[in-house]
Amino acid sequence: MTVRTRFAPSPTGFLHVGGLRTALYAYLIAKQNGGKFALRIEDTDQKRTVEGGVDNIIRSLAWAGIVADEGAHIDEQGKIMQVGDKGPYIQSERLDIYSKYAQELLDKGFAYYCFCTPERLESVRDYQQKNKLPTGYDRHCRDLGSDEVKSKMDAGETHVLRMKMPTEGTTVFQDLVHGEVTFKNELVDDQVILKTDGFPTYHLAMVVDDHLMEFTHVIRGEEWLSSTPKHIQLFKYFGWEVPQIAHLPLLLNADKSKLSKRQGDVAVEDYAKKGYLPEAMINFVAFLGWNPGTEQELYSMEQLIKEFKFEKVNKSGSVFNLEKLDWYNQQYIRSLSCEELVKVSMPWLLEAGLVNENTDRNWLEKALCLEKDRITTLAQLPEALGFVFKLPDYDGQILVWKKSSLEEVKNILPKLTDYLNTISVQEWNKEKLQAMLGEWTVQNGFANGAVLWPLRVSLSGQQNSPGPFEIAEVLGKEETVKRINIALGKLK
RNA sequence: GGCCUCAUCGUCUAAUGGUUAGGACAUUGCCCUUUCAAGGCGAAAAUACGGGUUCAAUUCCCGUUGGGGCUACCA
Repeated sequence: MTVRTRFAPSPTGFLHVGGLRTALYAYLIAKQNGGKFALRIEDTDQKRTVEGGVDNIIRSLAWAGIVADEGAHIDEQGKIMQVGDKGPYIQSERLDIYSKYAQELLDKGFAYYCFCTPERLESVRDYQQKNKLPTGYDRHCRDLGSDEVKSKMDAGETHVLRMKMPTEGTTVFQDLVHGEVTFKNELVDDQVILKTDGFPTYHLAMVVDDHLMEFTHVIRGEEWLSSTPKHIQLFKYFGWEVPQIAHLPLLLNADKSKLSKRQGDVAVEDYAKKGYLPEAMINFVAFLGWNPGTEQELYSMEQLIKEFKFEKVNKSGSVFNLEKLDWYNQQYIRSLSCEELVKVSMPWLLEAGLVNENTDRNWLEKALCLEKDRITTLAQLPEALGFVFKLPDYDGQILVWKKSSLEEVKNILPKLTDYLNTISVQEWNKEKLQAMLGEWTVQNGFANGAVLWPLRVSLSGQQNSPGPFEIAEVLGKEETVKRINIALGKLK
């Protein structure tokens, strides 16, 4: 049987990093088995559906390198479309399907109409809580006579449809992550499956869709563990095979509560905007709750597809630790070629107005590589690199090396300028400069730092910066000499 | 409150009966070095607690404590 997995988010805002991990694991399982991965949109709650939500989910997944084989897609025109032959994959377009299956449950006696008002439900809950009883629907309408139901229906009373949970026995299932989990049926609520507005609740829609769309694995967050017995019961009522189920441990805030927006960014797009590379994000998120058991930290998508196993997924929640993400991002930035770095950082450079279409590509590659080992996110690039484009104003005092003196700088810099002027433009590259200047420094009996520190500071205008030779190469001979003269001016 | 669930360094985790409890991030020391990074070599840092089972428990069982999730006509 072909493995079929799905990611089934609600378009209630933005793709959450926890959702990204869930989608990733489902994707990995599908891909490593040569199966299909689908994106289903669960928009059965009209009130919570946000415009642009679907768009954001698809784009965020695509940014991370996860593209569904089936389900919601974005076409070249930027319009949302659907691909695959098991659709529609958007639940609000499947309403007639759900009502048909709801009717089937009703006919089989596995569901019943409930006319209880929200007020009554609330007072029942209040009573239960005050008396420390298990909370839940008291099954008030479960045994209503058919005449009673008919008269209420005729009277136009608003109603919902509830599933009948067995009142005895247990529901047991094998979770791919947690192993065997058992629930007492009597404690499981008679869940509403069709709301007053005729829309199904998640519970009905999920079971119907997962069966009809032939998914072999249900991979979702642990917040669904408690409602799983309802889903299993529904599968049984329909006479359908229950798919494999995996509940992934939750992603946590630093204080170990469920990851929330209050304590930092949780939207995938936030990280994209900040200049995290998708490869870093995927690697990081994959390792939150899963580990290959080796000491290798860096895994590409291909390697993840190969190595991922549910047996190695942890049971406990993991703190979403940004410092580790930073490290991953640094690693991936460092592994980029200068050419690739230019490519991926272009949006930030353009936004900062540092480059335009006329900027020399080769030069830009060299310039960017100045900072490759020094940044943790691409968004830091414009600021880190600003000095290359425009010499910042600085205090002349910083030109003096700690082991040197103002007099020495005043002595060295003019001589250095004279020497640099003798170097041809053809030889103006960092290797040659380093060799030639090194020799010159020795010959003149200067300390390395006495020459290199003021040279570097004059070129960067900063106490901390990349090395002088590489900056000099990027700046070119003319600009280099010009900046040294500016430094000289600051010493008077 | 009820139900479910989880528990190894600060964080992410490895080790399932016998290890000096390993790695990574972060912290920190040293080296390299004109500075900052990067890199190299070190250091400190954990089996929540209490009972069992066993020759031997991080590992198996029970309990305690603590955390988390669910407890909606939201997903």
